Amino acid sequence: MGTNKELTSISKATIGRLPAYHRYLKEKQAEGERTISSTAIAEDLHLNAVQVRKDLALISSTAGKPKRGFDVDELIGDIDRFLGYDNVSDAVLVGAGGLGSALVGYGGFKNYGLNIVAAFDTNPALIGRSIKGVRVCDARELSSLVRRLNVRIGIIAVPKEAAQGAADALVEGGVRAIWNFAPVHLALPENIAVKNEDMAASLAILSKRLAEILSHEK
Amino acid sequence: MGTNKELTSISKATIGRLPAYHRYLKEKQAEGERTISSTAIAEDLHLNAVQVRKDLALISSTAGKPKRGFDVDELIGDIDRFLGYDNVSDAVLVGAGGLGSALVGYGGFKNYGLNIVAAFDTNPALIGRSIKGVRVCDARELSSLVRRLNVRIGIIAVPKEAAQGAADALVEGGVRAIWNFAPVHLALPENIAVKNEDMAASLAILSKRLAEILSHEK
DNA sequence: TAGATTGTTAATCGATTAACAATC
DNA sequence: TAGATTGTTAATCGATTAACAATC
Repeated sequence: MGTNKELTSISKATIGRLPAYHRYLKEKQAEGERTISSTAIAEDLHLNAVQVRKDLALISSTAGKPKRGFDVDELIGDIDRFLGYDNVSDAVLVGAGGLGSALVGYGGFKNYGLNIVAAFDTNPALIGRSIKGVRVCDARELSSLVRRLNVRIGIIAVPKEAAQGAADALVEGGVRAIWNFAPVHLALPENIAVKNEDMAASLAILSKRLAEILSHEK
Repeated sequence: MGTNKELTSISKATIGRLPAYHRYLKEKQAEGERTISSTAIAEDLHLNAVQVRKDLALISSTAGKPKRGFDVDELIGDIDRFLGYDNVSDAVLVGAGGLGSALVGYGGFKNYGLNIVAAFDTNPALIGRSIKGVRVCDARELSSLVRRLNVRIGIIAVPKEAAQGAADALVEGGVRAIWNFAPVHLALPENIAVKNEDMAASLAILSKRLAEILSHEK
């Protein structure tokens, strides 16, 4: 059951769209819908219907039915399983300042398969405190604690000057994936997954689009 | 000078890389480097050298010189101008809670051409306060104030339930670009630029990469 | 000069979209 | 049945990479 499908590498683009499908389906589910068509999803999410069908085909355990579409509950379950939303992994947060605590508060990341088990900071005023139920520990204990807890994912939310050091400490502790919110390119070993959350890049794309829109009109 | 080049549509992918080049060049500048080669940039940033050259060709006012490379100062100036870092635009923030105040504190967005002139919230405890020098106003005044200040960019950092309402109010006030941090797909008129900061999408991509890495090793 | 580095043209790769037969 | 909707094959589009001649 789907074992092989999950090994086939599914494109980054598709994976990036799955959470949006998931949210959308959850909404529909809450509204009491039992089935949904790819055309409806495409229209509401401003995507191409063929693209939606192809994406869903890659992760769904049951094919859609002509005339009816896809089973909402089943599709949600499929995405849950594919993205590991049913199977929470532990993570640590480095940097318990503004951004860090916003992140902890924000997401309800647990719904997205991520459980933040500890935070770290160098600021003595923060160490020992809790933010949203997460204990803030001394950054000097980072590597050893990460190793002891066997954590594989680290989130970096420190000022840019401290980001490389944080990354190094995470790697030393055995972390294999880093979600980096600091505006720096981290130098890391080959076999570590990194995802940079580059706000400046997003902003650049947005403002160029804005400029285009403004130029098109009168 | 470069007028036409800027109208030629430059790919989103390229625009997204420019801030990284900019940061890198600023670092090199601080280290006293006068020139830089595309090969060096590519190596440090883990990109392809041809890609770097093509990206730079699109925005640079002077071509690189064989054997020497590009002039660091000039390149920085070119990116500044291209991305509008030299020409700050006003923006408003909707939602002055955890994420909102982290965003204001975070970026030093002014360096990225963005000046947050006001924040809005519905929470009476926040209204009237200032976060990092930005005044928090009553959300009911959003549309009128945005219109009065002639602001074109809105940042949404409210809980997902409130996001569509915030977007509507921004549009009503005349905003033309929305940077959305709420995990919802916003329904908006055609001619409004939107950039969704979808944390769940980033996380999905990161965890899939992690899964791949872990599976590759014994 | 020799070699590092450039810019450009062509090839490749990957992702999106169009066309269409199959089916509930 | 007719029509909405599916999945798949082929065409298109866009972005990345390779190959290479030009040049300081």
